[in-house]
Amino acid sequence: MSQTLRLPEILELARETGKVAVEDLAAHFGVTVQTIRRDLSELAEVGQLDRVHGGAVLPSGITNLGYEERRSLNQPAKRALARACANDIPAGACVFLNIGTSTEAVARELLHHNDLMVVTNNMNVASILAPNTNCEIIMAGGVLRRADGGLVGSLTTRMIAQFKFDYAVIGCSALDQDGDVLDFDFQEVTVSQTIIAQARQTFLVADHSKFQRHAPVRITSLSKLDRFYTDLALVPPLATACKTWQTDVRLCA
Amino acid sequence: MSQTLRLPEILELARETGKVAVEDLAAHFGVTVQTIRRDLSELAEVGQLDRVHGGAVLPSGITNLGYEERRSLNQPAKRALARACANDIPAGACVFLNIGTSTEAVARELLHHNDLMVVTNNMNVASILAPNTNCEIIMAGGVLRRADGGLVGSLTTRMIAQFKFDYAVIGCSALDQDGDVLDFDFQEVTVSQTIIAQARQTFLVADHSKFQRHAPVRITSLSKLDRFYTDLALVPPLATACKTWQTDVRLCA
DNA sequence: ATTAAAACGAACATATACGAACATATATAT
DNA sequence: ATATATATGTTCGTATATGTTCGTTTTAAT
Repeated sequence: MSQTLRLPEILELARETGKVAVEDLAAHFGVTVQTIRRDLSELAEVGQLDRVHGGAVLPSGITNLGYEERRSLNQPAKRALARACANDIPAGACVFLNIGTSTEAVARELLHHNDLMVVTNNMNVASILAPNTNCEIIMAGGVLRRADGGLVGSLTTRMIAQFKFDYAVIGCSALDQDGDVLDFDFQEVTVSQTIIAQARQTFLVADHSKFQRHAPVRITSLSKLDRFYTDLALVPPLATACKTWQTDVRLCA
Repeated sequence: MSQTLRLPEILELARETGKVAVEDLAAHFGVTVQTIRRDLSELAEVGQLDRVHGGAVLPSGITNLGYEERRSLNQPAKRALARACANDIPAGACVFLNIGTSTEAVARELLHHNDLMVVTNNMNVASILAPNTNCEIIMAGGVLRRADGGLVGSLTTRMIAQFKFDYAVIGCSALDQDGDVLDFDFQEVTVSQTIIAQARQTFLVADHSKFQRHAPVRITSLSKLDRFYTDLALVPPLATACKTWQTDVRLCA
């Protein structure tokens, strides 16, 4: 049996009794304890289980959707962008955070802000920000996309349309040299467009790697955004274009 | 704080009777009393238990039970109810699960159902059911209540009003001998009433301990519900009343 | 108050679980 | 078929949990 088959079953066993023991699992699957340890480490890294001596237990507290990329979130570049963006959000603001690891990074940096109202269609943002009790969290409804804990669809759009945000912080899948902001999922694009329409100011957070990727659906253009947080200087033509558009490009080390 | 497989079980045992004895625990786990003392010290340090000579007791019950406490209360009974309820939900159904540890238990038992559409205002339900890829999950939006991961408020009500469910599975805080279904939070009650209004059939899942508790706000009456899953026979007057109301009472071992 | 029994916490010794590094088997791609 | 990647087994030094001992504190009975 391969690892990919074991992990779900381990989770299932854990959910039944709340805990699993390394030795038991090793016997159950007929593998060495070391293999089980590796399995548990992976599940713990993704937040599905809490590792304890001798086994693992279900994590306490609210919501933990599985999400692979959690380790890469500590990338210093992404964090710098997120911090810069969070610094520009004042206390008392009403802010929207949408789907994406970049916005989740911003959520992390907002953990110590006061008196915020955060609206989001990202389950991970909600669970990241939950510990900040100075912050009211409002979930937009919608269809759950398991891949990333995002909520999408017309329900989401309609709910967002009922708000007016001081700031919208959005991410994207890719960026074109001509300033077009792109995404993979059509449904998400509709949501993003609604967000932008309802926000007094819109911030895009995207590191330079997004310029090397391509995606099929156009969300908007940098020309329509108020600020763009990134980590490397733009190519000269786009930089001058942004000047013309009065799009504030913030380079963050 | 270091972690042990024993700690969650100690808490569970403590919640059943209100107290635990060092000697009993040592015998139960097959370890020395010294080890148990260390465990209890850790739990006391985090405030989960109060240490006393010879054992430990639950921290003084000033407040309502917290979410984690409720979750581990009456686990086996809750699971039996949940399983019975889940068995009555056919494939292809559109079902609503609301806030509460009982409905979360139902969600767990729905993990292997096929072709479901589940709507919920409970973040925990969403993350419990997420592994079931045969199931479409729709979150109702709303204000996040940190205590239990519930979404409440007028946003939630309005979103729910847009649906029509085949089945609604609801929980409650307390049950009166005259058949009134009660809850603590006014906001949640409004949500529950909307759910009932939008459902073709409504199932209540509540173990017998709910009859011993009291809560201020009335959600509805058993007379308006289609089925009631519980674990102990009702008092005779209520049982006959349910017959008159055609409320199907299911006793689950 | 006095006293004995039980329970406690600290300190140390031992057993066990742990992760890293490497070797080997299995699956996947070329 | 061969090469490469991935998963698993093996070994070993380290970290952590547990058991043991012992002096002190609490409890309860006189």
